Amino acid sequence: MSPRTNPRAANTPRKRVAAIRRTLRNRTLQKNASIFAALGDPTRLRLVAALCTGSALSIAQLTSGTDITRQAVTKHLRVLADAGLVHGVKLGRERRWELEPSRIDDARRSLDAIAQQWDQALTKLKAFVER
Amino acid sequence: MSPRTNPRAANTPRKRVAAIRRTLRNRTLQKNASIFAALGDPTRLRLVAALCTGSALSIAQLTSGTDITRQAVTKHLRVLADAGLVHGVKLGRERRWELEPSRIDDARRSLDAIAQQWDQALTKLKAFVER
DNA sequence: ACCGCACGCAACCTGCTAGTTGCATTTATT
DNA sequence: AATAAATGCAACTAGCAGGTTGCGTGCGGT
Repeated sequence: MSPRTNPRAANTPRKRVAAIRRTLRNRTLQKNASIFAALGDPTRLRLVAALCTGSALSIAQLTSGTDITRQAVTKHLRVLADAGLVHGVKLGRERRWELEPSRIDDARRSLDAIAQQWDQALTKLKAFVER
Repeated sequence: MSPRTNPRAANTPRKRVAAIRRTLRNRTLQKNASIFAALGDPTRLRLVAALCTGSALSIAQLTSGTDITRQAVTKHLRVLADAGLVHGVKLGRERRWELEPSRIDDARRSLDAIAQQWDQALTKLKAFVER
C-alpha cells in the first residue's frame, strides 16, 4: 500500500476519521494562512509594530533603525500589503504606510475560533470522561 | 549618503523618530514571529485545525485526507512543535500529537497588543485633531 | 517467529524568499 | 534650472522551506 493512502489508523471510529479528513481538506483556512505568513517574519512584525505607534510612516522612516536596505523594506511592505494588513498612500514625493486594523482583527478572530474549538472539544471530552 | 542611513524623513519630530527606531529594533517580537510563521502555512494551519477537534492524533491519521506524504506531515509537525504549538507523546508504536493551547493564547495576546496599541494611537490622534 | 504497521532518519530536488546592487523616475527645494 | 530627496523597477544571488524517495527500526498481532 502506498504510504499516502493510509485509510485508518489505530482504532479510531470511521465517523471521526471522516471528520478529520474533512477538516484537513478545508479551504477556508487558506486565506488566513497568508495573514499569519505575513506576520511570520520578524522584520515584518517589527514594521507592523512600528506602524502601530500611530501615524503613517514613510519607507525612509521605516528603514531608519533597521540594518537592511530600503528596498528590502519595500518588499516587506509589499508582502504586508498583499496580505491586506497595510496600505500606502502617495503624499507628495513620499508614500506613507498605515495599518489596516480590520485584518488584524481577522487574524485574531481566527485564533479565537481555534481556541474556542479546542475548549469546546476539551469540555466535551471532560463530559465524556466524567459520565 | 548611504541609502540605509536615512536619519530623518520629511518633517517628523526627533523624539518620534527615536521612538520608531526603538520599536524597529525591539527583539521581543522575534519570538512571536516564529509562532505566526508556524501558523503561516495552509497545511500546518489545517493540521492545527484537525488537532482542535479534540483527541490527540497520530501522524497516519493526520496524513490521511491530505495529498502530501507522511514525511511532509512529519516535518510540518516538527515546525509546529518547535514553535511550541504542539507536542507529541509516544503511545505504543505510534505517536499522538496534541495542541498546546497556551501558545495559541500567546499569539492571540500578541495580536491583542497590536490592536490595542493601534486603537490607543487612534484615540490619541483623534484627541489631537479635535483639540 | 514472523509479518505488517507506524514511524524516524538522511539525502536529494526545486522553487520561492530575503536581500542586495544599480539605475530610472518623480517631486521639493534653492 | 539644477540638485537632492524619496521612491520605483529590474536583475541577480544565496539560502531556506516544502516536498519526495529510499531505507532502517521498533512495536504488535497472529
